[in-house]
Order: sequence, then C-alpha cells, then structure tokens
Amino acid sequence: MNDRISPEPPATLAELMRRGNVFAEQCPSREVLKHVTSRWGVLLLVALRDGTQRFSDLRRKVGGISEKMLAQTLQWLEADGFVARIAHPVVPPHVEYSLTPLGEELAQKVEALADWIEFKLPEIMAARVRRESGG
Amino acid sequence: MNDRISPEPPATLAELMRRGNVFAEQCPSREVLKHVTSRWGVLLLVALRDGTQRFSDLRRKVGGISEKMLAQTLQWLEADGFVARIAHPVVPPHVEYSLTPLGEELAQKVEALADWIEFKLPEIMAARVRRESGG
DNA sequence: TTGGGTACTTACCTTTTCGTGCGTACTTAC
DNA sequence: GTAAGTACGCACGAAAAGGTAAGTACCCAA
Repeated sequence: MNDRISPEPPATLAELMRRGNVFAEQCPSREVLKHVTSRWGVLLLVALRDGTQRFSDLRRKVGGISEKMLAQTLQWLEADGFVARIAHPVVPPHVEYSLTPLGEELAQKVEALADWIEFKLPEIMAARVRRESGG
Repeated sequence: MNDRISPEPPATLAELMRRGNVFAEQCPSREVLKHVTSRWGVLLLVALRDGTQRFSDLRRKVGGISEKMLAQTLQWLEADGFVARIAHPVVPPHVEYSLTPLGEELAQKVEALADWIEFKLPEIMAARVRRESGG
C-alpha cells in the first residue's frame, strides 16, 4: 500500500521527542534518564524516601559519595523537579532536601528496581559463579 | 544497656552485603546496579523485551550505540544472568540475544521506569523551564 | 586557640568511559 | 572484482566522570 521507503521518518522525530522516546538519540528523556540512573542518582532517590534530610545526613547515608558528587547530583535532581531544596539562612548553613510529589513517584519506581536487585542478588551471584567455573 | 560504640558494625557488614544492600559501598549489588543502569544497559533491557534479536538488530534499534558498547553491555548483562546468548556456528556469524526469565523480571522494572519518564517528560520539562526563567 | 561541624565551590588531577577506525573470515549481491 | 553485511576484538585518543584538597564564613566545645 505505502512506499517502503519514505523520505521522512514516521510521525516526525520532533513529535516523538516531545512525547518522550528513549530510543531516539536526541530525545531529552535521555538526559533525564541519565540523571536518574547515574551512579549516585539512584542511591539518593532511594535514600530520600526516608523523608526530609540534610546534606550531611545524605552524605553519611550513601556510602562512598563525595561532597562534590552529592552536591552535583542533588542539583540535577532539583533541576528535573524531583527534589526540593529549602535553605534556612542561618549561620552554620542549614539546608533540607526532600522529594517533590513527582520525585516521590519516580523514587518508588527506582526503589522497586533497587530492591529487586538486592533481593535477587544471591541468585545473580550464583549465575555468575556458574559462568566463571566453566559450567 | 549496650555500649554506644561497638567495636564491630551491627549484624556484620559481610552479612549485609551477602543479602544485598546498595548503600554499602562494597556490596556487589552496586556492581549489578551499575550494569543495569548504565547508559546502554537500560535501553538494551527494554529493547530485548520485544523478543529474541540479533546483534545488528539491536544496534539499529538503540539509537546512537556503538558496536563496542553494544558488545560490552551485552556481555555485562550476560554475565549477570539477564541475557542469553546463542551463537549459531555458521559462516556469516549469526548470534541471537534474548532475556532470561531473571532478565525478563528485571526488564519489566526497568521499562516501568523508562515508561514513566517518557510519560512524564512534558511535566519534567515544564518544571525545568519554570526554573530557568527565574520562577 | 585549636579543632570540628555546616553546605557548599573551585581547581587540579586521575580514572573511567566511550567513540572511531581497523581487522577478520566468509558469503551474497552487483 | 568490489562492496556490503555479520559479530565481534583491539588499540588509540578524546571526553566525561569523579575523587582530593583547599577555601569560605561562622559557630560551638574543649
């Protein structure tokens, strides 16, 4: 019925990108995905499900994170509208971080993923051992 | 009742790591999480939900991936027991990749996350604009 | 008065990631 | 004969990520 080869991709790329399509290289959803699935992004989102916390609290909770990466990752998540930052203008700085409603939705999905991995870890490691021992 | 400072961490770190605890820096779940949430890992897991596919099929489906990264990421996912690789020893190489049952479970969680981001993208971008325009 | 805690920023340097291009061994199509 | 496709491996270099250390401005405890 139709031409097999059309001069333009179907439904316009721009439209796909506006809707969100992770398979399209230029889609901004790739950027968001990058922040969310970044090394520390996942951990922070899960950590923040425990409620409002301060910078140093998060630093202590998330093992191995540096101050630099904590600050940077929080800024990404804030820019994407997932975390809210409230700075109290007091003398030793006091800043509180929490999830926005949007962030809470997201964090649930992320935690589901992280929990699944933790739960299945023995099974995963077992599969790895089978492979290494040449089974 | 107890000492505030105990010479050993509670319940032993090793035990926490065997069970899986992403917040512990040395836990192997961090490694698995890294593979799964890597730039291309997410995309490949979602792409493989469409069923068994060949190397080149995946390359074409996932926009922007290089052959090197495709091969490497597939190897990670295979080592973790999420994808199965079947090589037919024929003359132009023919290799098929598919999700294992474990991988299918995982891919569902990952797809839920990716879908949510795609679906909420307009909302996310809107939040970003508000911020940039000094709201 | 020295040291530690708060919430960062900046500069510097190392590590990791990733893309590009080339090679392979062979077949099919042109 | 030449080009293209298949499924990679390898080597090189650029780019990005990320750790470390120091600085800030001020307070509190020892």
